Amino acid sequence: MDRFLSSAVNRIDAKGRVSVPAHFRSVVQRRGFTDLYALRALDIPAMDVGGPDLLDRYEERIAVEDPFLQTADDMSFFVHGDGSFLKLDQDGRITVSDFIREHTGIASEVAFVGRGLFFQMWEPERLRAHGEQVRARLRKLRQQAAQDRLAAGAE
Amino acid sequence: MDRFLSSAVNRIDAKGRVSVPAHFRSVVQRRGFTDLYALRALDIPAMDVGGPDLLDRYEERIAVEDPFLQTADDMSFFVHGDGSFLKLDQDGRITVSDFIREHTGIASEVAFVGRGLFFQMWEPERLRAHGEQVRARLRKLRQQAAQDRLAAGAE
DNA sequence: CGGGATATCATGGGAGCTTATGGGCGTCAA
DNA sequence: TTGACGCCCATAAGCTCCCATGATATCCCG
Repeated sequence: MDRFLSSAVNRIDAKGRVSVPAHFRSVVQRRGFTDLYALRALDIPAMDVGGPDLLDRYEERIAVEDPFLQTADDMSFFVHGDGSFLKLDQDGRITVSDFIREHTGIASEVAFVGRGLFFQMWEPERLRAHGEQVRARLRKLRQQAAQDRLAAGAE
Repeated sequence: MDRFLSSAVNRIDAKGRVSVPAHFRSVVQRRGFTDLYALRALDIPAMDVGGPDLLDRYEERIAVEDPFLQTADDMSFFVHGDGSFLKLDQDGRITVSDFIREHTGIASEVAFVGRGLFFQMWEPERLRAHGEQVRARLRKLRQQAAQDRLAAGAE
Protein backbone atom coordinates (compact mmCIF):
# COMPACT_ATOMS: atom_id res chain seq x y z
CA MET A 1 0.00 0.00 0.00
CA ASP A 2 1.45 3.34 -0.95
CA ARG A 3 -0.88 5.58 0.98
CA PHE A 4 -0.54 7.19 4.37
CA LEU A 5 -2.74 5.31 6.86
CA SER A 6 -3.32 5.14 10.62
CA SER A 7 -1.79 7.35 13.25
CA ALA A 8 0.90 7.48 15.92
CA VAL A 9 2.19 9.80 18.62
CA ASN A 10 5.96 10.29 18.95
CA ARG A 11 8.03 12.27 21.38
CA ILE A 12 10.28 15.23 20.55
CA ASP A 13 13.78 14.81 22.03
CA ALA A 14 16.01 17.41 23.65
CA LYS A 15 17.36 18.49 20.28
CA GLY A 16 13.91 19.12 18.85
CA ARG A 17 13.85 15.99 16.72
CA VAL A 18 11.00 13.56 16.26
CA SER A 19 10.85 10.21 14.45
CA VAL A 20 8.51 10.05 11.50
CA PRO A 21 6.58 6.76 11.80
CA ALA A 22 8.45 4.08 9.86
CA HIS A 23 5.41 3.28 7.77
CA PHE A 24 5.11 6.86 6.55
CA ARG A 25 8.79 6.94 5.74
CA SER A 26 8.54 3.83 3.64
CA VAL A 27 5.68 5.35 1.65
CA VAL A 28 7.77 8.40 0.84
CA GLN A 29 10.78 6.27 0.03
CA ARG A 30 8.81 4.00 -2.26
CA ARG A 31 7.94 7.07 -4.30
CA GLY A 32 11.62 7.81 -4.60
CA PHE A 33 11.84 10.79 -2.26
CA THR A 34 14.19 11.49 0.61
CA ASP A 35 12.67 14.77 1.75
CA LEU A 36 9.28 15.77 3.05
CA TYR A 37 7.32 18.88 2.28
CA ALA A 38 5.14 20.51 4.95
CA LEU A 39 2.41 23.10 4.52
CA ARG A 40 0.39 25.00 7.10
CA ALA A 41 -3.19 23.78 6.78
CA LEU A 42 -5.62 26.59 5.96
CA ASP A 43 -8.14 26.54 8.77
CA ILE A 44 -6.87 24.01 11.31
CA PRO A 45 -3.76 23.98 13.51
CA ALA A 46 -2.07 21.17 11.62
CA MET A 47 0.68 20.69 9.07
CA ASP A 48 -0.09 18.89 5.81
CA VAL A 49 2.95 16.82 4.96
CA GLY A 50 3.87 14.76 1.92
CA GLY A 51 6.60 14.16 -0.60
CA PRO A 52 7.71 16.89 -2.97
CA ASP A 53 4.97 15.65 -5.30
CA LEU A 54 2.57 17.39 -2.95
CA LEU A 55 4.20 20.63 -4.01
CA ASP A 56 3.89 19.68 -7.67
CA ARG A 57 0.15 19.16 -7.27
CA TYR A 58 -0.27 22.63 -5.83
CA GLU A 59 1.86 24.20 -8.52
CA GLU A 60 -0.21 22.60 -11.22
CA ARG A 61 -3.24 24.18 -9.63
CA ILE A 62 -1.56 27.57 -9.58
CA ALA A 63 -0.56 27.24 -13.22
CA VAL A 64 -4.20 27.35 -14.39
CA GLU A 65 -4.70 30.73 -12.73
CA ASP A 66 -3.92 33.96 -14.52
CA PRO A 67 -0.41 34.64 -13.19
CA PHE A 68 -1.02 38.38 -13.08
CA LEU A 69 -4.08 38.23 -10.85
CA GLN A 70 -4.16 38.31 -7.10
CA THR A 71 -5.39 34.75 -6.69
CA ALA A 72 -2.30 33.26 -8.31
CA ASP A 73 -0.16 35.46 -6.12
CA ASP A 74 -2.02 34.40 -3.00
CA MET A 75 -1.73 30.73 -3.87
CA SER A 76 2.00 31.01 -4.52
CA PHE A 77 2.46 32.90 -1.28
CA PHE A 78 0.66 30.16 0.58
CA VAL A 79 2.34 27.21 -1.10
CA HIS A 80 5.88 28.50 -1.36
CA GLY A 81 6.06 30.87 1.56
CA ASP A 82 3.88 29.09 4.08
CA GLY A 83 5.54 25.73 3.55
CA SER A 84 8.94 24.23 4.14
CA PHE A 85 11.07 21.21 3.40
CA LEU A 86 11.67 18.79 6.22
CA LYS A 87 14.94 16.98 5.87
CA LEU A 88 14.86 13.42 7.10
CA ASP A 89 18.08 12.51 8.87
CA GLN A 90 19.54 9.05 8.52
CA ASP A 91 17.43 7.70 11.34
CA GLY A 92 14.22 8.95 9.81
CA ARG A 93 13.79 11.93 12.08
CA ILE A 94 12.86 15.53 11.33
CA THR A 95 13.49 18.59 13.46
CA VAL A 96 10.37 20.42 14.56
CA SER A 97 10.97 24.06 13.67
CA ASP A 98 9.38 27.10 15.26
CA PHE A 99 7.56 27.49 11.98
CA ILE A 100 5.70 24.26 12.78
CA ARG A 101 5.32 24.88 16.50
CA GLU A 102 3.70 28.26 15.97
CA HIS A 103 0.99 27.03 13.68
CA THR A 104 0.22 23.76 15.45
CA GLY A 105 0.95 24.44 19.12
CA ILE A 106 3.20 21.39 19.15
CA ALA A 107 5.53 21.41 22.16
CA SER A 108 6.79 18.01 23.33
CA GLU A 109 4.88 15.42 21.31
CA VAL A 110 3.68 15.08 17.75
CA ALA A 111 0.62 13.16 16.54
CA PHE A 112 1.05 11.83 12.99
CA VAL A 113 -2.21 11.16 11.16
CA GLY A 114 -2.41 9.41 7.80
CA ARG A 115 -4.67 11.12 5.25
CA GLY A 116 -4.16 9.03 2.14
CA LEU A 117 -2.06 11.06 -0.26
CA PHE A 118 -0.48 13.05 2.57
CA PHE A 119 -0.36 13.00 6.34
CA GLN A 120 -0.77 15.56 9.09
CA MET A 121 1.15 16.63 12.15
CA TRP A 122 -0.89 17.69 15.19
CA GLU A 123 -0.47 18.63 18.80
CA PRO A 124 -2.03 15.47 20.35
CA GLU A 125 -4.57 17.22 22.57
CA ARG A 126 -5.76 19.46 19.77
CA LEU A 127 -6.10 16.46 17.51
CA ARG A 128 -8.35 14.79 20.06
CA ALA A 129 -10.55 17.88 20.33
CA HIS A 130 -10.69 18.20 16.56
CA GLY A 131 -11.68 14.54 16.29
CA GLU A 132 -14.60 15.16 18.61
CA GLN A 133 -15.82 18.03 16.46
CA VAL A 134 -15.54 16.04 13.28
CA ARG A 135 -17.54 13.17 14.75
CA ALA A 136 -20.20 15.58 15.99
CA ARG A 137 -20.52 17.12 12.54
CA LEU A 138 -20.83 13.73 10.90
CA ARG A 139 -23.50 12.61 13.39
CA LYS A 140 -25.48 15.76 12.71
CA LEU A 141 -25.17 15.23 8.99
CA ARG A 142 -26.53 11.72 9.28
CA GLN A 143 -29.46 12.81 11.44
CA GLN A 144 -30.21 15.56 8.97
CA ALA A 145 -30.21 13.09 6.11
CA ALA A 146 -32.57 10.80 8.00
CA GLN A 147 -34.99 13.65 8.68
CA ASP A 148 -34.93 14.77 5.08
CA ARG A 149 -35.81 11.26 3.98
CA LEU A 150 -38.72 11.14 6.46
CA ALA A 151 -40.01 14.50 5.25
CA ALA A 152 -39.78 13.40 1.64
CA GLY A 153 -41.70 10.19 2.43
CA ALA A 154 -44.54 12.11 4.16
CA GLU A 155 -45.30 14.27 1.12
CA MET B 1 15.09 21.21 -5.50
CA ASP B 2 15.83 24.44 -7.35
CA ARG B 3 12.96 26.57 -6.17
CA PHE B 4 12.76 29.18 -3.47
CA LEU B 5 10.79 27.69 -0.60
CA SER B 6 9.90 28.43 3.01
CA SER B 7 10.82 31.51 4.97
CA ALA B 8 13.32 32.80 7.50
CA VAL B 9 13.97 35.95 9.49
CA ASN B 10 17.53 37.30 9.72
CA ARG B 11 18.97 40.26 11.56
CA ILE B 12 20.63 43.29 10.02
CA ASP B 13 24.02 44.04 11.60
CA ALA B 14 25.59 47.37 12.49
CA LYS B 15 26.93 47.78 8.98
CA GLY B 16 23.53 47.28 7.39
CA ARG B 17 24.26 43.77 6.16
CA VAL B 18 21.99 40.76 6.35
CA SER B 19 22.63 37.10 5.52
CA VAL B 20 20.59 35.65 2.69
CA PRO B 21 19.36 32.23 3.92
CA ALA B 22 21.81 29.52 2.88
CA HIS B 23 19.10 27.59 1.08
CA PHE B 24 18.24 30.56 -1.10
CA ARG B 25 21.91 31.12 -1.86
CA SER B 26 22.32 27.57 -3.04
CA VAL B 27 19.32 27.95 -5.35
CA VAL B 28 20.81 31.08 -6.85
CA GLN B 29 24.12 29.35 -7.34
CA ARG B 30 22.56 26.26 -8.86
CA ARG B 31 20.83 28.44 -11.42
CA GLY B 32 24.17 29.96 -12.32
CA PHE B 33 23.48 33.50 -11.11
CA THR B 34 26.09 35.63 -9.44
CA ASP B 35 24.02 38.74 -8.90
CA LEU B 36 20.56 39.28 -7.55
CA TYR B 37 18.08 41.75 -8.91
CA ALA B 38 15.53 43.41 -6.62
CA LEU B 39 12.30 45.11 -7.65
CA ARG B 40 9.70 46.91 -5.60
CA ALA B 41 6.65 44.69 -5.61
CA LEU B 42 3.67 46.27 -7.32
CA ASP B 43 1.07 46.70 -4.62
CA ILE B 44 2.68 45.40 -1.43
CA PRO B 45 5.54 46.65 0.76
CA ALA B 46 7.96 43.92 -0.30
CA MET B 47 10.92 43.47 -2.63
CA ASP B 48 10.78 40.82 -5.32
CA VAL B 49 14.26 39.35 -5.62
CA GLY B 50 15.64 36.90 -8.15
CA GLY B 51 18.02 36.41 -11.01
CA PRO B 52 17.80 38.08 -14.41
CA ASP B 53 14.85 35.82 -15.24
CA LEU B 54 12.82 37.96 -12.87
CA LEU B 55 13.11 40.75 -15.41
CA ASP B 56 11.80 38.45 -18.14
CA ARG B 57 8.74 37.77 -16.07
CA TYR B 58 7.99 41.45 -15.59
CA GLU B 59 8.63 42.23 -19.24
CA GLU B 60 6.22 39.52 -20.21
CA ARG B 61 3.65 41.23 -18.13
CA ILE B 62 4.37 44.58 -19.76
CA ALA B 63 4.04 42.97 -23.18
CA VAL B 64 0.37 42.21 -22.61
CA GLU B 65 -0.32 45.91 -22.06
CA ASP B 66 -1.08 48.19 -24.97
CA PRO B 67 2.23 49.97 -25.75
CA PHE B 68 0.39 53.23 -26.50
CA LEU B 69 -1.20 53.43 -23.09
CA GLN B 70 0.39 55.02 -20.12
CA THR B 71 0.30 51.77 -18.14
CA ALA B 72 2.96 50.13 -20.26
CA ASP B 73 5.17 53.15 -19.93
CA ASP B 74 4.72 53.20 -16.18
CA MET B 75 5.55 49.56 -15.89
CA SER B 76 8.64 49.80 -18.03
CA PHE B 77 9.85 52.70 -15.94
CA PHE B 78 9.16 50.70 -12.86
CA VAL B 79 10.94 47.57 -13.97
CA HIS B 80 13.92 49.03 -15.73
CA GLY B 81 14.45 52.12 -13.69
CA ASP B 82 13.19 51.31 -10.25
CA GLY B 83 15.16 48.17 -9.49
CA SER B 84 18.57 47.58 -8.06
CA PHE B 85 21.31 44.97 -8.05
CA LEU B 86 22.17 43.26 -4.81
CA LYS B 87 25.74 42.08 -4.58
CA LEU B 88 26.36 39.04 -2.44
CA ASP B 89 29.56 39.30 -0.43
CA GLN B 90 31.75 36.29 0.30
CA ASP B 91 29.75 35.30 3.34
CA GLY B 92 26.48 35.41 1.43
CA ARG B 93 25.31 38.73 2.79
CA ILE B 94 23.73 41.72 1.08
CA THR B 95 23.56 45.30 2.30
CA VAL B 96 20.08 46.65 2.83
CA SER B 97 19.92 49.95 0.99
CA ASP B 98 17.66 52.90 1.73
CA PHE B 99 15.94 52.04 -1.52
CA ILE B 100 14.79 48.80 0.08
CA ARG B 101 14.06 50.25 3.50
CA GLU B 102 11.80 52.95 2.08
CA HIS B 103 9.55 50.64 0.18
CA THR B 104 9.37 47.83 2.74
CA GLY B 105 9.69 49.55 6.11
CA ILE B 106 12.54 47.19 6.97
CA ALA B 107 14.57 48.49 9.90
CA SER B 108 16.42 45.87 11.94
CA GLU B 109 15.26 42.50 10.65
CA VAL B 110 14.43 41.01 7.27
CA ALA B 111 11.95 38.24 6.58
CA PHE B 112 12.89 36.22 3.49
CA VAL B 113 9.97 34.43 1.85
CA GLY B 114 10.33 31.86 -0.91
CA ARG B 115 8.00 32.32 -3.88
CA GLY B 116 9.11 29.54 -6.21
CA LEU B 117 10.93 31.30 -9.02
CA PHE B 118 11.94 34.26 -6.87
CA PHE B 119 11.82 35.31 -3.26
CA GLN B 120 10.64 38.31 -1.30
CA MET B 121 12.03 40.52 1.44
CA TRP B 122 9.59 41.82 4.05
CA GLU B 123 9.52 43.69 7.29
CA PRO B 124 8.57 40.76 9.59
CA GLU B 125 5.53 42.35 11.21
CA ARG B 126 4.09 43.45 7.88
CA LEU B 127 4.66 39.98 6.53
CA ARG B 128 2.62 38.52 9.34
CA ALA B 129 -0.27 40.88 8.64
CA HIS B 130 -0.10 40.17 4.93
CA GLY B 131 -0.03 36.41 5.56
CA GLU B 132 -3.22 36.68 7.57
CA GLN B 133 -4.95 38.50 4.74
CA VAL B 134 -3.82 35.96 2.17
CA ARG B 135 -5.04 33.06 4.26
CA ALA B 136 -8.39 34.76 4.80
CA ARG B 137 -8.80 35.29 1.05
CA LEU B 138 -7.92 31.66 0.31
CA ARG B 139 -10.36 30.39 2.94
CA LYS B 140 -13.06 32.47 1.36
CA LEU B 141 -12.15 31.10 -2.06
CA ARG B 142 -12.51 27.58 -0.78
CA GLN B 143 -15.90 28.23 0.79
CA GLN B 144 -17.02 29.85 -2.43
CA ALA B 145 -15.96 26.82 -4.42
CA ALA B 146 -17.84 24.51 -2.06
CA GLN B 147 -21.03 26.57 -2.40
CA ASP B 148 -20.75 26.61 -6.17
CA ARG B 149 -20.54 22.86 -6.19
CA LEU B 150 -23.62 22.56 -3.98
CA ALA B 151 -25.55 24.93 -6.21
CA ALA B 152 -24.53 23.01 -9.32
CA GLY B 153 -25.67 19.76 -7.72
CA ALA B 154 -29.10 21.21 -6.86
CA GLU B 155 -29.90 22.19 -10.44
C1' DC C 1 3.84 -25.02 19.77
C1' DG C 2 7.39 -22.57 22.38
C1' DG C 3 11.32 -20.00 23.18
C1' DG C 4 15.39 -17.99 21.81
C1' DA C 5 17.59 -15.39 18.06
C1' DT C 6 17.01 -11.59 14.97
C1' DA C 7 15.21 -7.47 12.97
C1' DT C 8 12.90 -3.20 13.41
C1' DC C 9 11.96 0.92 15.61
C1' DA C 10 11.79 4.96 18.69
C1' DT C 11 14.83 7.50 21.45
C1' DG C 12 19.12 9.46 23.56
C1' DG C 13 23.61 11.64 23.15
C1' DG C 14 28.62 12.76 21.26
C1' DA C 15 31.34 15.00 17.66
C1' DG C 16 32.09 17.76 13.83
C1' DC C 17 30.50 20.73 10.20
C1' DT C 18 27.57 24.70 8.60
C1' DT C 19 25.43 28.98 9.26
C1' DA C 20 24.32 33.44 11.04
C1' DT C 21 26.37 37.19 13.07
C1' DG C 22 29.82 40.45 14.89
C1' DG C 23 33.93 43.02 14.18
C1' DG C 24 38.82 44.48 12.32
C1' DC C 25 41.30 46.41 8.52
C1' DG C 26 42.49 48.14 4.00
C1' DT C 27 40.81 50.51 -0.31
C1' DC C 28 38.57 53.70 -3.11
C1' DA C 29 36.00 57.73 -4.00
C1' DA C 30 33.55 61.94 -2.74
C1' DT D 1 39.70 62.71 5.65
C1' DT D 2 35.68 60.36 6.17
C1' DG D 3 32.39 57.18 5.12
C1' DA D 4 30.86 53.36 2.30
C1' DC D 5 32.24 49.02 0.86
C1' DG D 6 34.80 44.62 0.11
C1' DC D 7 37.70 41.11 2.21
C1' DC D 8 39.08 38.44 6.08
C1' DC D 9 38.66 36.15 10.57
C1' DA D 10 36.33 34.72 15.07
C1' DT D 11 32.58 32.71 17.56
C1' DA D 12 28.37 30.68 19.12
C1' DA D 13 24.27 28.33 18.00
C1' DG D 14 22.10 25.05 15.27
C1' DC D 15 22.08 21.09 12.49
C1' DT D 16 23.73 16.49 10.49
C1' DC D 17 26.07 12.31 10.88
C1' DC D 18 27.11 8.42 13.60
C1' DC D 19 26.66 5.17 17.27
C1' DA D 20 24.31 3.14 21.44
C1' DT D 21 20.27 1.39 24.02
C1' DG D 22 16.02 -0.64 25.17
C1' DA D 23 11.59 -2.09 23.80
C1' DT D 24 8.75 -4.53 20.66
C1' DA D 25 7.69 -7.32 16.86
C1' DT D 26 9.03 -11.12 13.73
C1' DC D 27 11.14 -15.21 12.40
C1' DC D 28 13.10 -19.68 12.73
C1' DC D 29 14.17 -24.00 14.34
C1' DG D 30 13.97 -27.56 17.55
